[in-house]
Amino acid sequence: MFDNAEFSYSCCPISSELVDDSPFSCRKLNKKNKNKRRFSDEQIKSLESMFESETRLEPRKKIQLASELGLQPRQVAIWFQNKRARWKSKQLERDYSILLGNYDNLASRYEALKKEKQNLVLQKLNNDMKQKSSREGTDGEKAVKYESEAKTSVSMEKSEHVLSVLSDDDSSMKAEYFAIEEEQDQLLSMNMTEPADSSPEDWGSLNSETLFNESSGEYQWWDFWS
Amino acid sequence: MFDNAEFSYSCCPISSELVDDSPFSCRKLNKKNKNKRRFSDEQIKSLESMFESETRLEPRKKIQLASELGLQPRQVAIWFQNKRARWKSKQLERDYSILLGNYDNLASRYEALKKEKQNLVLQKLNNDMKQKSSREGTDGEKAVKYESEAKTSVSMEKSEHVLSVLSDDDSSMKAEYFAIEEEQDQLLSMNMTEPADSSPEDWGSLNSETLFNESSGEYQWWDFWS
DNA sequence: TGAACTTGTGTAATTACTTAA
DNA sequence: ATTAAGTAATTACACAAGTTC
Repeated sequence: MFDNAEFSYSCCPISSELVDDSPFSCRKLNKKNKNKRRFSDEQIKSLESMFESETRLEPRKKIQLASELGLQPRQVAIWFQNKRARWKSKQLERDYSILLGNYDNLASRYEALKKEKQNLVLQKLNNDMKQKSSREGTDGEKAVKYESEAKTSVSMEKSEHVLSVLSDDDSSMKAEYFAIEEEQDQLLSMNMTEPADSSPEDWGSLNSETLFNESSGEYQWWDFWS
Repeated sequence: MFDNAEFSYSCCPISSELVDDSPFSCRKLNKKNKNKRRFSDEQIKSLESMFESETRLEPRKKIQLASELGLQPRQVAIWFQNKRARWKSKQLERDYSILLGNYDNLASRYEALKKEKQNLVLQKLNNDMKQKSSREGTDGEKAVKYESEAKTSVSMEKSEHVLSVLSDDDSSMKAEYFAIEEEQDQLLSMNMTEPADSSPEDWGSLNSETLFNESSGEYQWWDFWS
């Protein structure tokens, strides 16, 4: 397709003389001199409003709009192409910030839920202990006190921390503790909740700061965003 | 998608003679004259490798690199500017896919954790029930059986579902259930876990499909990505 | 089969604005 | 305060791949 049409620019007075392409020739004149490139505000406005109704133009409208604005159909087409590209990257930014917000939201709920679960486990331990004690007729006051402050922020690697809550000088108690059935399953599942990934810290509490530390590679592995 | 295939055409002999090609005089130079635009593969390679070591050039290196490649310093500077811009948007895509992966990961762990917690609550109910029954000397076989299948996928609006698990024709049992202390707190906190947002479904199970349904507005509210 | 056209992607260069020495 | 650097947004093209007739 010949773009023969001679670019009769309405908007860019570039006299052929002194194209001067020298990098800094353009340094002149700021606001004044409604310069060369850049469509007029009115042209932009028309294009934008058209884009809003439909992001792609049928050849019909393209030609019509072009003549209305005193532009080449080619220019209108290119403007729409570029606009679509810009819009797409804007959209990505929007989606990113939304996703980040949802992530943070979910992360805090995750933490809260984890804490609740740990309290439940402690209550259960306490309860089982009481039961066992009372069943044996010994005094049940050695049961652990939980104060709803289970220190969930520290990750427990091997259920050692859970046991440490039962800080006690009576080693026989630990032995009895392990005799209580189902308790081990519970503690196990508690650790399984953290899928043993290689992360340095608790992934659940990640924020945008620490999220992309080691992922600054050169390219990603799957081309989402087809 | 993106077969970056790198347009392998080493064209553009860019003679230092001022690259006229001023935007609008460039009318012709059609297909022929493998146009000036586009740097040679070798030039690109040098620029890329330089960019890899440092994304911005000191004036020194800029001038030196320019003369090495037969380009104007201005062209090198512009290349780096454009490169940074491109790299930034690529980076955004990478970060997005990483964040999405982390989100999905967290979401599934959240679901698993929620299920575990619900099982804990049920076990606790069961246990308390047993205790109460045995304390009263009645038979403890009415205790609810939990099978680790708490149907966590359905969201429980008002703890009604939890109670429904205790399906039982003995209404007095429910009354007694409520008498057990701390249980209500537990159920309450269970509902609090879902922050009562206006989402149509459980936010925890969101995926990329449903994530951005109502957020296709025109602009975002805070310009992250300064 | 292919000529004409379109779209997505990448690239070069320009303009206007912002910022730091 | 000026000036030179950078950034963001534009304008324009080229090519590849896909579509239509």
